Amino acid sequence: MGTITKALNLLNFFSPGRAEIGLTEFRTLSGQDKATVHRHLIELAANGFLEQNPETRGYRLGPAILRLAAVRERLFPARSIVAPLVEALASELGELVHVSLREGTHMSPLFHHDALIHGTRVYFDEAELLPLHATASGLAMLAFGPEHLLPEVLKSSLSASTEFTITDPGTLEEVVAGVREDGIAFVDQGFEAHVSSFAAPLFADQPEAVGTIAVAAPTMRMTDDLKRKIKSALPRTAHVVTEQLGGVVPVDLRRIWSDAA
Amino acid sequence: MGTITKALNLLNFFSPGRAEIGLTEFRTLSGQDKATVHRHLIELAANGFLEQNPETRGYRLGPAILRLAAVRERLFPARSIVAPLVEALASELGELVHVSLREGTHMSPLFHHDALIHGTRVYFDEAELLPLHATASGLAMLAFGPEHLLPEVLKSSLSASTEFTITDPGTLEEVVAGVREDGIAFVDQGFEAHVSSFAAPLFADQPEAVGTIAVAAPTMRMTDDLKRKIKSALPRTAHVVTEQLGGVVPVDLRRIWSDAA
DNA sequence: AGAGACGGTTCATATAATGAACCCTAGGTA
DNA sequence: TACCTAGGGTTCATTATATGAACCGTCTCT
Repeated sequence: MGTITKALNLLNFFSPGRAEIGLTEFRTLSGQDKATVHRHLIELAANGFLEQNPETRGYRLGPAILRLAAVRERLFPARSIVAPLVEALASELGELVHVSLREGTHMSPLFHHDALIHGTRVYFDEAELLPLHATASGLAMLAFGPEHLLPEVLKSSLSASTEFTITDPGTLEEVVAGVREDGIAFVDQGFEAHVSSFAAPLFADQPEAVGTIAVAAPTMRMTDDLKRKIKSALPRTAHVVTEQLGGVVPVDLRRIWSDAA
Repeated sequence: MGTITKALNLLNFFSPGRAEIGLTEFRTLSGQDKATVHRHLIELAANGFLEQNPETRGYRLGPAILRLAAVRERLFPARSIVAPLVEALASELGELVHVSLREGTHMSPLFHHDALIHGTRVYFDEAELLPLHATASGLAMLAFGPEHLLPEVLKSSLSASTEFTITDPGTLEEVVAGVREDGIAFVDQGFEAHVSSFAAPLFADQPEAVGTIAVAAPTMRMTDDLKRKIKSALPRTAHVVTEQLGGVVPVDLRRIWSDAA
């Protein structure tokens, strides 16, 4: 693992529950030597990716990230394009909708919206990376994303998030093949207990999917009626999002979607 | 310069005018060897900080940045706190208002808003880092930020952005002392020709300023009347922003501000 | 067919990253 | 007061890692 990766990985330990991380905590989280971690932290801080709380001496994410995010959003305003469409679909279905982009072998949340019309709701963390083999978004990406992805994931260890997570490579391969046929992915409690979700791929300037749009609902609310609504609405929205992103839905997938509708 | 810094610096070459950068362009921009740059790009991309356009083979900013920005914003929602206050001040004054955070020896734009009620307007680039010695924001930071900052900047080379930029260390020191007394910084065309601006410091969880709020207007619109309005409104808003950020305006500065009001 | 531009790769070399041991300070406690 | 602990931070010999000159492959323009 290169030095750059080691350093950047430190940034991934931050989450809504972990706003500030100290040197020793970083050491245990990363498993690296204290001196190494410290030098990396210093260098990240010098570049504005971290900043140090002078009171506690702990580190938190720095302003450089916001600046770069503003640039990225200006260049490729995925978030702002996606937001109204996600909100519309969430209202229509009355459930949580989220869009994620692929980041290596994970899905990285871009935007989410919850209609908040129900008492119970799905908790969704925009800071958390989603594994490909355990989520509907991940399966949709494996089915319609870059070709190298599936073999890569198949030979990696498939860790179980719940008792329903697919951990067998053979099963995963079959399920992904099924997603390719259906044009939509469904996962029942594969990532979080009592949560089921559907996902469809999104395309931008590449023939492979760059992201996914997904609907997640408590399993007990995922009735046949809701499933039917999702199966109809999700591909429709995925199509619109793809167009807005300047992408094209591959012809065969478009046929699957229109046949199903 | 460490490897991490070299790699992270590559990210800074992106700007609204430069959405996608190729290997050779990176090489010339950074002055590094092509192989080095390439390996850095690969590693940044593997971590989601860049992504490669498969068509052009050019690189652009990746989704990891958005994800981290979401985390940072959740932990320390500066942008969302600041936005309405900036917008209100911009409307009140009819000019461009921006909030920036310190990032090393530069100011990093966080949010800006332009009332857009005039024909001519100040161009403001949220992607661009602002030098400390040439901008009102920078002077306010030098005056009220961490102590180590001023000596550091004084001994660095003060590059001229315009013919009005302060490039003499002695002059800079005097001007900063003046800002400390006034509680507000004023710079006339120090960074961009025909643009004048005022800035006041913002405080969060530290006794030193962490950011600044500034008003920028075309020099020809910066009349005594407008100046008077800014001198009254800017500290008031800075105070509110500071409070919203959970910070405290140092007592002596608070006295200066209230005496002036 | 040749020239130039660009992306990408190789491998010996040199440089920069590493980590065990150490220091320092603050807070707690006997 | 003296002693302890935990955490942050630093040192320096060692080693692993980053580096870059030269190379390759491909595309495009002439």
